[in-house]
Amino acid sequence: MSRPTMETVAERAGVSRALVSLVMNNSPKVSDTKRQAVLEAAAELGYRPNLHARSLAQQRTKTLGMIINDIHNPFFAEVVYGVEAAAEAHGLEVLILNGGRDAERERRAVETHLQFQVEALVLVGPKLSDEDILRASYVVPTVVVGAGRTHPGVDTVTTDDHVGTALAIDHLIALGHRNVVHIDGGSNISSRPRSRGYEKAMRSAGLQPRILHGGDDELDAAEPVGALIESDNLPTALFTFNDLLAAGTLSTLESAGLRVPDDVSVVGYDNTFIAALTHISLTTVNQPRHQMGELAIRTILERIEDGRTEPARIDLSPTLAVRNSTAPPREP
Amino acid sequence: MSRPTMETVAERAGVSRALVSLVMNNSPKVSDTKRQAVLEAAAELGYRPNLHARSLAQQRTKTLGMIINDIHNPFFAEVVYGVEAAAEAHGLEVLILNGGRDAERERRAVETHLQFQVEALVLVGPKLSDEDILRASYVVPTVVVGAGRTHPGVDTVTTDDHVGTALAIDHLIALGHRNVVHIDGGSNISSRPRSRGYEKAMRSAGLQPRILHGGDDELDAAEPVGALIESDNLPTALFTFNDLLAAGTLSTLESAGLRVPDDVSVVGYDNTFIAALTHISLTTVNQPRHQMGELAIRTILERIEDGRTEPARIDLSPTLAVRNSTAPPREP
DNA sequence: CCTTTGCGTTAGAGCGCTCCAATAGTTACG
DNA sequence: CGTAACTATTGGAGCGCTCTAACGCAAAGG
Repeated sequence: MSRPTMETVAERAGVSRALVSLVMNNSPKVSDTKRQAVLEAAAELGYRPNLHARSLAQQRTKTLGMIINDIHNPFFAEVVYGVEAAAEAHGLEVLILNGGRDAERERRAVETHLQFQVEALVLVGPKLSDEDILRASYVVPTVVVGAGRTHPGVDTVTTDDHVGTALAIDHLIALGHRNVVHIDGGSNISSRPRSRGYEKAMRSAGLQPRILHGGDDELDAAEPVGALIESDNLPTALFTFNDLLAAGTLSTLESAGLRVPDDVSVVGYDNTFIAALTHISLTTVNQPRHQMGELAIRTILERIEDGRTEPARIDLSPTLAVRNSTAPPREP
Repeated sequence: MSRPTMETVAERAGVSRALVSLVMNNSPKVSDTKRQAVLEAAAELGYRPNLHARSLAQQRTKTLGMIINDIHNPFFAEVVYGVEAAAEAHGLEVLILNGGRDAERERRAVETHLQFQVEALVLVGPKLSDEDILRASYVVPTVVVGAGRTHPGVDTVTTDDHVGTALAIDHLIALGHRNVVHIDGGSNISSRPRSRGYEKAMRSAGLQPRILHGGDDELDAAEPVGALIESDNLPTALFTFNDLLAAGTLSTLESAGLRVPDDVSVVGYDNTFIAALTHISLTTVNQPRHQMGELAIRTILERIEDGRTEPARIDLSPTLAVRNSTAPPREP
């Protein structure tokens, strides 16, 4: 019942164990006859090399450990595809562990990856503390992707939240909006940089910023948006922390009888596929997620292969995806 | 620069390598003094056991391989959480590989997992052929989750598509609908059982089924729904293959000036969080995803620990999540 | 006092592989 | 024909761990 080993294959093919190893690694210095014999024997036995044994002998694993904050969140999926594409191109395997939106679980995931002797760690939107991340980076090259925040001492690949928010606000201003309110991300880690960016963009246009407390979930919109509707100062445009919050905003507005974009314009953030649903059709800030994933791998490789030691800080420019939730404000 | 090993720890603690091993495995037969010394030495050195070496020596990995059809799809995420919760409770590690909606990639992922000597394979919504799946199951216990189809010879955990579709159709009929059209899943693997279920449910109510070709993506709705609108026989209700298709249906209907549910009722399938967005608020068929994940692990354990050999076939009952996209048909 | 028992500890083999150095086998060359 | 220069193949050590069997040592028992 136990799986066949090189020994078994070697015996069957009438060669030595070492020769089987050479064949399995496509060594050019094996005669065609023997190669054929080995491959046949391997196929007949259903032989499969044992990666653990190989890793042990080779003293390297050619494996990367990736931890995703939450597989629920579609934002991260595309980063994963970028990481995988780039890793594959370099012959690296990517193992995924789910962080489950929980710092403690993430910490265990890091530990597991390290015990698996991964050659690098890719943390996508980690919940971990800077200290935990730094500690991991002492053991193995570590890159953080997408948290809108710089983690001191480790490589990071992010997009610039200031640029992103500026894109959104400038778009609204260009349409003629003057009264633009921001619903922030509450306790979310990216909330600060985005609301700061909003403030700055408003001020530099000579406009008065106004920020309401929101969150990162669809349900978090009802309260702040409801308050706005009941006030006598309804803005002509709303800029929300992310797409989900924007979706909630749309709902709240419509159920109050307000039309988007006729009465109010709405801009989201992240360009998740929800924004693209034609029924929602949300103008939103897009982050080049696939590219972020690719750059994470490049960063890693620079450490492993080129021996870079000082932390890299890659900050990409977001773009604006304009859809049907924004339009010029209604004439007063 | 190389990581510390048991040898290193043993030396530092002034004990033998074997003793370190015992401590690392929480053996009760180690004196407190030595245990203390070993733990200290390990902590000082930042020692971390090498899982590859352990697996090799132990002849087992305590690791499960999970392959997800597509991390993009929020449907699968919750299954993952179920699997992880149950696996963790049994001291098993779960490694995730992304299938990327591509059979060839999935095949490679299976291969990778097998080389990692996983003790079982959990395939979530696989694209693989029955043959490929069966072949994998000869090597290692394999369970398929969620494909609405039985794979001969291997364990499967599914929900009953016939029950699910019956729930949807009966709900519509109870509301008074008579003219209910189904937009199917095109080439999607679950398309058949769902359209069959629809047919059966319609027939047993004495109604005439009518199926249009759709797909599994939001964009696939435009054509069939557009055709319906232009025909002179617009149904009072639409039942779509999944939530995304339903979202597309909503868009197409609304942009044609039709109101949901006033003019047409719409029912989706899967109860992804998209359906729950209040702006969409879709009545849809819910599958107990978390439970499905848990049952997958239980199935696996029955094989590993209890030695079951005949394939298990677990078929759960879906439920209906009623929201605002369904209502009685307009009086003629 | 010596033997027995049992506990804590350790030596050493072995898990499946890689890789270096050594060997056998072949061809080339003076 | 002998030796050099290759090429194809193999033996064996070693990767970091576990696990069995054996060992030393103390306390208990005769």
